Amino acid sequence: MSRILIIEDEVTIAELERDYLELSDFEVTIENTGDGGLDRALKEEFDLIILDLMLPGVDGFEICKQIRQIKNTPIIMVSAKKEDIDKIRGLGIGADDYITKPFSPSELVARVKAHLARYKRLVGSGAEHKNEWIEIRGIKIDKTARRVYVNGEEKNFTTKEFDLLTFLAENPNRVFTKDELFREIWDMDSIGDIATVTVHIKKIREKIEVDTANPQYIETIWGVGYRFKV
Amino acid sequence: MSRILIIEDEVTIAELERDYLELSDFEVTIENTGDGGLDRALKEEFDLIILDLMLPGVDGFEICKQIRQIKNTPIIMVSAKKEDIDKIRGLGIGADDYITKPFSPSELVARVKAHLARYKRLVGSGAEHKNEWIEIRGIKIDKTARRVYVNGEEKNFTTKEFDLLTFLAENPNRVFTKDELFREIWDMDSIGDIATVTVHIKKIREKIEVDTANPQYIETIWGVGYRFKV
DNA sequence: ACTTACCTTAGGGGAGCCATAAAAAATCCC
DNA sequence: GGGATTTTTTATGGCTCCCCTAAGGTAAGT
Repeated sequence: MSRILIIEDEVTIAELERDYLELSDFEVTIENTGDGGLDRALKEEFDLIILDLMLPGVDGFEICKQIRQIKNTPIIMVSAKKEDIDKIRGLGIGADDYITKPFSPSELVARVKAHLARYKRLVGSGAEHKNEWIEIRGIKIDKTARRVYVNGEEKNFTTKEFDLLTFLAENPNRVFTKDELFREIWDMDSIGDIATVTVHIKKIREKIEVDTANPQYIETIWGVGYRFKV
Repeated sequence: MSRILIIEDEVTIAELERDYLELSDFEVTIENTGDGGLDRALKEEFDLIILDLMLPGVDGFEICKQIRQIKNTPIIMVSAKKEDIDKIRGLGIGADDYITKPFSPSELVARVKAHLARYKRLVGSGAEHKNEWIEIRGIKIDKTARRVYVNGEEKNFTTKEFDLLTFLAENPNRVFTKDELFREIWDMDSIGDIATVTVHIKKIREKIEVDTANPQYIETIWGVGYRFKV
């Protein structure tokens, strides 16, 4: 469940927003003043902040700037005046979206969801901001289930084969030397023969290529290494 | 400088967008078909993609989905109908922004800048794909994929050919003697004939020049050596 | 015109790299 | 512990690309 902070002095509007967001299972916190909101935003962890521009005390502009100095939390700016939006956008203070009053609550919810999704996608759960699924020209890789489908048909992959294929498919079109691949898939310090990589490439090709002599997926770059072609 | 891909079938619109973006020092590439755009988006590295929803061939929806499976490049969706935007936003296919035609070019530029700033903020310095690409008058060199495109058409390069061309293109307008080139591309201590360089230059010219007798890219500086002309 | 430097072309030898198979070792799994 | 599976090593044959050569043609400088 995502935590959302609403910084908004008009109580009725704040509560309307909250009600709709809660319908979508968000956990909502409301702050009615700029100072309180800023304080809260800096001290606690929210997944997204909805920030009104016109506030008593510190204004939205300043709050946004200060939050950005510390955090990357997505911020949606709300304003009654379209002109303000344009002005702010021009200043590039780092808000993630802008919405003018009056707006439909469902639109707000939609935008909130979109931003959360994007944020998660980019910053992600963990360092790897990639999909659980990779699909390239008939090759489908399910990373969580560790399964590979070739044109819908499942093929058995051993651990190393799977890791190697996945790494290549996650970085398509990029050429890796055997050394690079070895260091990536195997332990860095492990002393081994990079010929192992060759053998595994062959094994993988047997499973995904129609003609291993003319590979369509894993290409050999002579004198350099291999690449997964897209 | 950021690279932007516009996927748009209406040429006039695409060019209008391009003109405005180039005023802000973006490097703009245009693809007029869905297939071409998708291909390009997957194979090359762009910093942002502007994608029309209505396209001949593969539609924008599908393109967006496919790009997202591999890359996190920011995508701005363009559509003539507000309803489409709402529909797509609901589906959550991973576009980063939506804009309806007609829009003011300056607004587009503003949004592009905002998204690039955000992407950079979230993902980081973007140091990964910095100097991976070289593009000079129709010659495009993808250093990580080790591929060369001449007016959009891919040409096969051997290792030495690629290294030599890349080195010249990375140091344009500078003249290198054959000795310098030989020491640069080949092992320093390897004793070899510098005539080898000549032969490789010839091979490269066959692949990138329209008329090898009047080379437009790799120029011969008589009595000195070669240079890549810009 | 003569010289000098460069381009083009073709081919062969050779080095290095890769694919493949098969054996050996390690690991996993009852 | 023993068989099956996976991983690594080793060996070999083949193939690509590179490098050199050499000779005739072309362009530039004097």
